[in-house]
Amino acid sequence: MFRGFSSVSLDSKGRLAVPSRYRERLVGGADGALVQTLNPLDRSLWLYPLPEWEIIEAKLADLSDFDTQSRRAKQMMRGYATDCQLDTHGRILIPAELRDYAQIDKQAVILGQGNKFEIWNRTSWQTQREHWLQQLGDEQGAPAAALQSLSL
Amino acid sequence: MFRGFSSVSLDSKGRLAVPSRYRERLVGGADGALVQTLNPLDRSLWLYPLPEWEIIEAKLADLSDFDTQSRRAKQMMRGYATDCQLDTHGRILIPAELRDYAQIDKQAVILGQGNKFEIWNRTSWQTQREHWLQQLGDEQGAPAAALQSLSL
DNA sequence: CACAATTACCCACTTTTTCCCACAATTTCT
DNA sequence: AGAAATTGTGGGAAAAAGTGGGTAATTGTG
Repeated sequence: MFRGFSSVSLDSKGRLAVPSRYRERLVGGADGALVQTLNPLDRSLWLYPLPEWEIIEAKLADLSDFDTQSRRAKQMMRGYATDCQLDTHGRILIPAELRDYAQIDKQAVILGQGNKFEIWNRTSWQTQREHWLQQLGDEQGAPAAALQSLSL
Repeated sequence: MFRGFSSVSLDSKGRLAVPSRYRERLVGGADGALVQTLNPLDRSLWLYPLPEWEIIEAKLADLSDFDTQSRRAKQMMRGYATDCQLDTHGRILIPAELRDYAQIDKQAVILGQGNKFEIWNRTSWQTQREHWLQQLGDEQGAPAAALQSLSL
């Protein structure tokens, strides 16, 4: 399970250095093979170790093509899924298409999220974070509903 | 399984270069033999390696002629199925009929979709994508349902 | 059978990607 | 604190891929 926060930057070619504390696990498990795709729920990217991605892909394959929403989910997630490899310095190249989608140019943030990483534009992340924290803080019961069942 | 996104362009003769990362698999499995047909669900094209197409063709043959939907899908897919071959530079020629159907002229997009590729007019695809993302953003449960069944 | 149109093959050029090396910054150890 | 190792950053050059078009062969048509 991946966890933790890192501030990272992309170079002019769109390369991002994966924080070194994760590298050993990434090369050990799948020889550095990774899959990036877009996160359809937020304007950010998801980065999976290849074996983790294959689990997702299997689930996608089972969705019906005749249901429009399922078809779109397949098209988007699979369609943007891009194989990549850690280079000799532990970097990955983020394709221009995905950078555009997540509006990532230079300053980014990478979050460990269980079976994957989430990559955000740094300022988008900061504003999102503030926004969510404020929502949770509001005493409306509704937004916090999902959290009520947990004892954190 | 094919995945991933590529921006491609057609030349004046209607040829499309299949992204090189797929080529080895295409020539290895079936010596570059492919079948294109129209996608009856969206205004786009499907491109199958010949062996994959043969599986689809068998399934189509089993569909009942008494169900209107099935009959139409069968007619469309089989009727427009066109054999093609990768040329020495990894390109395929898309027949004018199919280009018209999918409104592909110069700028296109090719998406890996499991057993096949999907080829779209680039702007149609972008519109489709934005539309879908917007639907997800609206907090209506319906569009997100397809994603809920997956734990991504 | 001849002509026109389409398709296949080949060659040349441009652009992009990949691989590799060098240096800067940071951290760790002595 | 200084030195060594690790990590982060940048960029150049070779290789690969993408693009375009000319010519020959094939197919279809009148």
